Amino acid sequence: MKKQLRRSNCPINFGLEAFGDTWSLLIIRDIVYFGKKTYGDFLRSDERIATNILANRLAQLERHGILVKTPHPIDRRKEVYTLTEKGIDLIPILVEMANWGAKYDPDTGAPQEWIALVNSDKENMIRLIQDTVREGGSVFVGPNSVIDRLAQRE
Amino acid sequence: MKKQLRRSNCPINFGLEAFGDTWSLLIIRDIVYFGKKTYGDFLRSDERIATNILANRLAQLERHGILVKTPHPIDRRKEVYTLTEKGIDLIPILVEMANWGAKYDPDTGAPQEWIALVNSDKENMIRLIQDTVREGGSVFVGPNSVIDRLAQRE
DNA sequence: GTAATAACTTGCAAAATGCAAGCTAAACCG
DNA sequence: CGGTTTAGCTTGCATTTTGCAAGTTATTAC
Repeated sequence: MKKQLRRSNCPINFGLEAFGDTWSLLIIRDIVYFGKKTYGDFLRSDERIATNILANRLAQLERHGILVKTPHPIDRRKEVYTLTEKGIDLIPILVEMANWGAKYDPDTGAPQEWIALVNSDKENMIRLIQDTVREGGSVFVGPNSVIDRLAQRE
Repeated sequence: MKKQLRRSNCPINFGLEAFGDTWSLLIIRDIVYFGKKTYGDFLRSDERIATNILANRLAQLERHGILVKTPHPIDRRKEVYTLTEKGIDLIPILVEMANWGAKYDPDTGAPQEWIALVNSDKENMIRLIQDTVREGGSVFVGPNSVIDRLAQRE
């Protein structure tokens, strides 16, 4: 294991040194948008991350204080990964990345109505997502998801 | 050269496949914040990117339609790299990453007054940065930089 | 009590990274 | 006008990281 020399004190570089690779943000995405929480959940994502890479990235994200690992309350085989405040503060980045991808990928799987909704009131929507994730929910999946909450409001 | 199989149609993954590494966004940062434009400019950045990696990333970003290379109008040894609209649309991501880094890096070099300014009126500030870059300017460096424009407004 | 499941680890081939050096064309300098 | 810089890459090679397949260990399910 290497990597501790800072390349610069640029804030963007700081982010890149913590999550600047092709896998880390997918793990965060899985938690935020789909309510995934365990090693097995992450493994089953569409992008098919390799087991060793996943273990490595989870450890790295934990070292950076972006997520924490806690034993599952009832199934002692499982570990539950959750975002710290530092991790929850990555949500604005995810939202902007999703925006960009949805705009420029002609074959995007992003629901355009969701993208439009977020952009119609970005600041509040981001806050809502953050609050939801902080309480253990996610954007699309599970009870108390962001989409459920929004439906409830009518 | 490899890489053309899409891992998924997730919009976040789409972004990661285009610029998900430790170097690509630093090049975009150099253009947006510091008005850098040439291979030599990028090489001289604090993070000391290797020459072959830089050439590789510039080609990749060009292939993805994020930037374009044009011959320098007077010095024919130089090539000028500029952002396309697709590249300019990465600015919100950069801004959020800078925010995150400035918040969590105890040794950050980010000017806190700039960060505060952006966050005090994010939508308009992002638009101002985008307009400035579209016209060939940058946030901090050169005539007509964003900070100059803001100073002028008083 | 046996079979699954969950979370990893290990070994190894293939690809990407990071130096240092080289190469070509255009500009600069006396 | 000729030698020296400068600019933008490319190449070779050692090191590191990735990715795949196959374990390993501790629970839990049947």
